[in-house]
This record gives sequence, structure tokens and C-alpha cells, in this order.
Amino acid sequence: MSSIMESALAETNADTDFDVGARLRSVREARGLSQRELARRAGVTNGTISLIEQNKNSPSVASLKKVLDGLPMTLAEFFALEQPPQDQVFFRAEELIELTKGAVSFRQVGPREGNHKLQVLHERYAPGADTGKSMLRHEGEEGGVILRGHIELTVGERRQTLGPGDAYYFPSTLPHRFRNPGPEACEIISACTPPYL
Amino acid sequence: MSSIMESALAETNADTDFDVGARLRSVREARGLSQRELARRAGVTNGTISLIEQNKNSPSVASLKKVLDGLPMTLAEFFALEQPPQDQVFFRAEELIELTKGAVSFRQVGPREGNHKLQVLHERYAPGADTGKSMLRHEGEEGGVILRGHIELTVGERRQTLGPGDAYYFPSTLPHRFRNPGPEACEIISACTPPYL
DNA sequence: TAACAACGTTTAAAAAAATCAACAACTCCC
DNA sequence: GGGAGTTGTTGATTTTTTTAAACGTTGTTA
Repeated sequence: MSSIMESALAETNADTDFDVGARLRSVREARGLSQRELARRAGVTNGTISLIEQNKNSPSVASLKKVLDGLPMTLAEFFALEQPPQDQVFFRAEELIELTKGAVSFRQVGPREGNHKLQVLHERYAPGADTGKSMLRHEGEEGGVILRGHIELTVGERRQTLGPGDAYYFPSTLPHRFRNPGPEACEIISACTPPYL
Repeated sequence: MSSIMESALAETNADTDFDVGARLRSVREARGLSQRELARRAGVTNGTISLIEQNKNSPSVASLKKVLDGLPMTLAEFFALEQPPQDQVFFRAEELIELTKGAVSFRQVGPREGNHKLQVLHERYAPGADTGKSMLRHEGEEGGVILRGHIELTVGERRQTLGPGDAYYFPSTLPHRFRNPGPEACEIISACTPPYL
């Protein structure tokens, strides 16, 4: 590998502050395994693990999975280990971040940026407001509780109107749509993982 | 690539039910991007994306990261996604599942069992109620919005009393405690990922 | 109908990662 | 001190992935 590529690779890793090599070394040592012992369990060579840990090559997903199986650890767990240093914990009502204004208002709990796994919203739908004719679809799961007013929620082929105290929960991959059919504004507290918008 | 290796690769993917190709295709299409458009944004060729999506090769972490940057999406998000088949979507107020009864009441939105990534709760703290002297600590992140009454929330060294409309968000690994200091019951809608309790 | 553009797929050559086998450094034990 | 065992690292070769450029299909337009 050329030194140009080495630095390019290092750059790539620096982008997300996610250092595959350092993390692998960290979890391997945490379990008290040598490179060779892990290699034996994973069915790869010790050289492979050495090179990965030094970031001298970037393993394929297939081989990284083999290595992690030797620990054992899932790919999701491996990549989920990021510790977003969290600053603010408490948010006054007027501090919530306005993601969308107008007939549909989404006010987010928590900082706008930062790599989080959860999104909590205080939603407000004006009478007649609608998330749109084309259904929403995205990764993850979402749920919520209706505080005031009524909302007509369509999920896949199912449709229902919910009132105060009622709730919903579904995988966000199903096409979905929110509409306020009534004369009164509707308020919802919702959560979504991973964050959308 | 030999057909033996093809099946071996397929086997590897089947182990965790994690299909890199299918997932990439899914998230790409969810964002309305063509293979070529994503390739352009990611700085790779369209052929690469085609081969990955067909599981005809297993991308290196470096190149998968490049591709995901074009979406954009982090590696952690990519590997965290699983698709639990969901049955019930709508939940009437009286259908919420009572997880704990008494001074502190947690009523959960969504089915009790099933492998979910999100937990949405309607919480109610009687006057003086408390989650306990010993602080809570668990994996994940949590957030919520106060509906009625007041709650005294302690997170790490920080402590604050929140009222209606106020909110909180923190990594659940920090020791935390909820206490209702007032003469009035406190209601909260909260969310937590991954589910706790 | 033909021309054109966009799409996903495929093939041969170039680039990168995995293996195999060696190397130096270190500990332990006699 | 010397030998056997372990550790992590490194070069030469093999295997796999990525690229670049083509192919076949589909939908649109003149």
C-alpha cells in the first residue's frame, strides 16, 4: 500500500472519529485474548488481526464479522460503541428546537447535532394539517402518545383516529401518514429511533 | 469468485440475518437515490454499489463507510437496524401495558414482548414518589417531556426540577433518578432506546 | 420508429486485503 | 546464559475487492 493511501485511509477513519483498529484492539484486550488466540477462534490469521489493529488495512465486512464472531460480538455492537459526549440534559419548554414550523410543528428534545440514537419530539398539528399525500417511509421504529385533540394515523393499510391518552407504535419502514381531521389542534409526544429529519 | 465462496459468503451473512446488500439497497431506495447518484455522492463507481447490493462482494469497512457517507448514514446506524415484524399499531389509552403499579406507574406503548429498539412510556409519579435512592444506570439513551406537575431529575452531578412542557435527554449510562417533590401528581411521556425494564 | 438518456448488471484490469512464513522482542524456566 | 514458548509485526504471494468500460433494458421524446 502506498503512503498516500495510508494517509487517505487514516483520514477516512478520522472523519467519524471511528477507529476500527483501536476499537478492535480495545475489545480484544478487554477480553484478555491475544491476537493469535482471537485469530484461532475467528478462523483468520494473526497477521490479519495485526494489520487491522494498526489500521494498515480496512477489513471487509465479511472478515470483520468473522473476527467479531470470535469474541463474540455483533457488528451492531461493535459500531454502536460511540460515546457521544452529552452536554445539556435539561431543556426548558422554550428551548426545544423547532424542526418544522407552520401547520405541522416538530419541536425536538435534545441538541440538533451529535450522533444520537433516539429522537423525542413534541409535535403539534393545526386543524386539517397533514404530513403529506405521499406516505412517509424511513428506517427505524417510532411511537407516541396523543395529549390533546385527535389524529388520524394511517400505517400501511390500517387507519385509525386516536384521541388523548391513545398511542401508537410501528416500524417506520411501513408507509405512514399523520392527519388532523378535527377542528382542534392536536398535540403528540413522539419518539423515533434512529432519528429522522 | 468461485461458487463455493459465494455460498460461503451467503452463509456468513445468514448467520446474523444481517444482509449488507439488501440493507444498503433498502436505505438507498428509501432516500430515492439511484445507484449512480449514490456512487457519485460517495465517490465510488456504480458498479461497486451494484455488486455490494447483490452480495457479490463484501465491502471493506472503509469503502462501506464511503458509501454510507453519501446517504448520509453512520456505520453504527447501518448495523443497528433490524426489522422486527410488528403486529399492533394503535393502542387505546386503556390498552397501554402497566409495567409498574403504585406510586410510580409506567404504562408502555407497544407489545410487551418482541425484539424492539424503542420503548415509549406514559409515566405517572404520585406526590413524593421516587425511583429509588440508588441511582439507575443502564445502556442506551432516554428522553422525555413533562405533561403535568413537577419532577426533580438528577443526572450525574446535575439536578433540576422540571415542569409542564420542559424536557430532558441524556445517555442512560449516567446514574439518574426521578423524584416528584410537589403535592401534585406528575405525568411524563418518555422514550428509551434500547428498551429498559 | 429511431434516438436518447437513465437505470442496474456484468467483465477484464488495477488496487487492496488476507494468507503464509518468517522475524525480533519478551517471559519463563532450568 | 540458553532454549522453548509466547507475543506483535512484516514481506512475498494469493485471493478478493474496486475500477473502468461495456452491455441490455426501460421509459421518454422527437
